[in-house]
Amino acid sequence: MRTHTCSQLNESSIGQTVTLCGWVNAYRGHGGGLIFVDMRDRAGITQVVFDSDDGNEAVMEAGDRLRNEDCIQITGVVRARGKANPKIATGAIEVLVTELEVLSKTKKLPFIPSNEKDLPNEEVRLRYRYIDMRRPVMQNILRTRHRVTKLTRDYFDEHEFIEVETPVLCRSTPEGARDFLVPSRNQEGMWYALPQSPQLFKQILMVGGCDRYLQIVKCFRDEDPRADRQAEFTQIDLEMSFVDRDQVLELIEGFAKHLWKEMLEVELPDFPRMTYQDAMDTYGIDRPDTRFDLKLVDISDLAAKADFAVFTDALAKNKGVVKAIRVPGAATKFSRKVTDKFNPFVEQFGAGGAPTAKFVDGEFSTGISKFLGDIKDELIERLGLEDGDAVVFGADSYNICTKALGELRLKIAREHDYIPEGKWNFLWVYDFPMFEYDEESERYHSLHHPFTAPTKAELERFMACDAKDVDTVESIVSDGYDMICNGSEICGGSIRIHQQEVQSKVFELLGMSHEEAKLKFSFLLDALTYGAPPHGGVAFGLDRLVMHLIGTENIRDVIAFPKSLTGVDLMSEAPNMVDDEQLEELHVRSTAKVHS
RNA sequence: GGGGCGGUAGCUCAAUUGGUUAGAGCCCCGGACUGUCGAUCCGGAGGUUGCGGGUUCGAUUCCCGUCCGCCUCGCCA
Repeated sequence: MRTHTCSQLNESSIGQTVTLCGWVNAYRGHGGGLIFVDMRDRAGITQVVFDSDDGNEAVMEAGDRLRNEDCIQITGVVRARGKANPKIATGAIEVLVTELEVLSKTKKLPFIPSNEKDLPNEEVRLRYRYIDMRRPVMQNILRTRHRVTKLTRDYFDEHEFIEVETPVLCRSTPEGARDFLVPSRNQEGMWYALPQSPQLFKQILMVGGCDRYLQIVKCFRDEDPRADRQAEFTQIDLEMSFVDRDQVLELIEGFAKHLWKEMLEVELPDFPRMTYQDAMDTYGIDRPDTRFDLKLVDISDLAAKADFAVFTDALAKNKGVVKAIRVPGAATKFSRKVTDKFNPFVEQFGAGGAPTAKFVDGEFSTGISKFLGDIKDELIERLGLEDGDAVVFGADSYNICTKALGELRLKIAREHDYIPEGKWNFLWVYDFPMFEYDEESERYHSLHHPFTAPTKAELERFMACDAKDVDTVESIVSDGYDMICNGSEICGGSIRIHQQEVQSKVFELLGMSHEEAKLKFSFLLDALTYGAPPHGGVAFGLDRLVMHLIGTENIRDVIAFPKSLTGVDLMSEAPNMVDDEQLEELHVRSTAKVHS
């Protein structure tokens, strides 16, 4: 239908007769005699002209009726412009229209995609995603995503990975996130679950001798979404046999470097490595943003000497700590109005408050400064305080204090400009605990997932540990690792368990009886008894990867057809009611209070 | 499930202390205009103020409920 795209014509094309297809990006009419139309397609923009001096009446009249976003095909002759437009690539030329075909007329639009400066809110954009997608920005995102998946397949193909598809209709595994369920028609009363990840299948592929597996795969977790999280998302999932942790990290780090080089022309340095414990101690979070300092410093020993009930009460708690963050130059930034908001913020994370003090002219002032007299000099030295700094304190049990200050650190950094632009801070976090005891459910949870192996050094201690000995169980270190980029987890993985007795021990510690484990995971436990190779791998969040590459905080930006925070596709209006006959066939009856 | 913000024309927004016929720009429709490039100028159409209830002589405005969107805590092995 066309001879060129809207980006291809230039001065060397002058005189040629060409045919273009695309949308009316802008319409500038000058009465009966002269009309300019900017035509847009995927590739770019070309100005076409309807001119009564050179064209015919019928074309002129049809051109007069064009409006923004009509889909058209024109044929005409390329000619030079009197005055070039430097804003567009084809600005030196225009096409004098001799034939116009309106392929598809638009009705009144909810918004004009060519007007980037006056976009409607996201709800409208999502409802009319097909209009939103016409915007070059959105086209660029889709192409960026495509390039990432292509680079991924190429990189891992070169390293002898093969892509294998795993099932979408799976067994439900009650561990982990809530499953999306699909009723079985043939097996009355039975249900499939959509995969939360292809974890077990990829391990089985290793047992099956595939050696190196890759898949770009949809995963589903029926939990409430967030700005950076959708219930339906895409993983770059891979697994390797006969490798140890460092070999996995090397290959995966190489991949990340390759991506950043190809996509952004950024040469990433080798990734630093940090233990989970260091990350928690220093940053209060297992995915530290190392682009800025504002580190958490333990001052428990000093706080014990201060005559301040908030400190001493906290230290009296089980695993009580007092920590402080030096905020450089914040004495002037931290008005009463600002610091007053810290308390309700940390209360969200269970902390009592986040007291502050300013350090001005060699003295502490405001906030809790009057309680700091006895430990002033030691505090200045410990925190490296300089004139004009502010200090934020946290005092509570280790877990609460660390979490609250870690989150407050990020809030302060964001709101008071402590995050430098244009930095890419990657790192590996490793040596996670295998388990965490959950007081509420009175049982252990896997920090990573229950197929993560303990490190080789821990294996003996792990196999011997007693479930009742919480301290020992919580101290077992796993062979898991996360790749962190600017404070966001973009990839996580581990060396997996390849020995049946080790896997059984994990299930046992998780409170699963032998029978229960057999019922839920018999195929895995069986497979591990038939010569399973040592193996490990990772999974990248593709959506998050693309978010970083295009620089957005909104996961919906990088998904062609995303869902709202209530799991609704605003365009297609999924989910929807179904007929009773459909339910009947599936042996399902609804208990929902709302019916159509 | 909890907390916060929002919903007024197709879109982006305004509307004084609760007060006459709810306004403006863009879009759309009609007209003028031969070198524009977010064209310009003139005119016109366009409203269940998310929905339901309450208070009031009178509600976009106050109250209650509900729906939707966004942010967030819990949750996300």
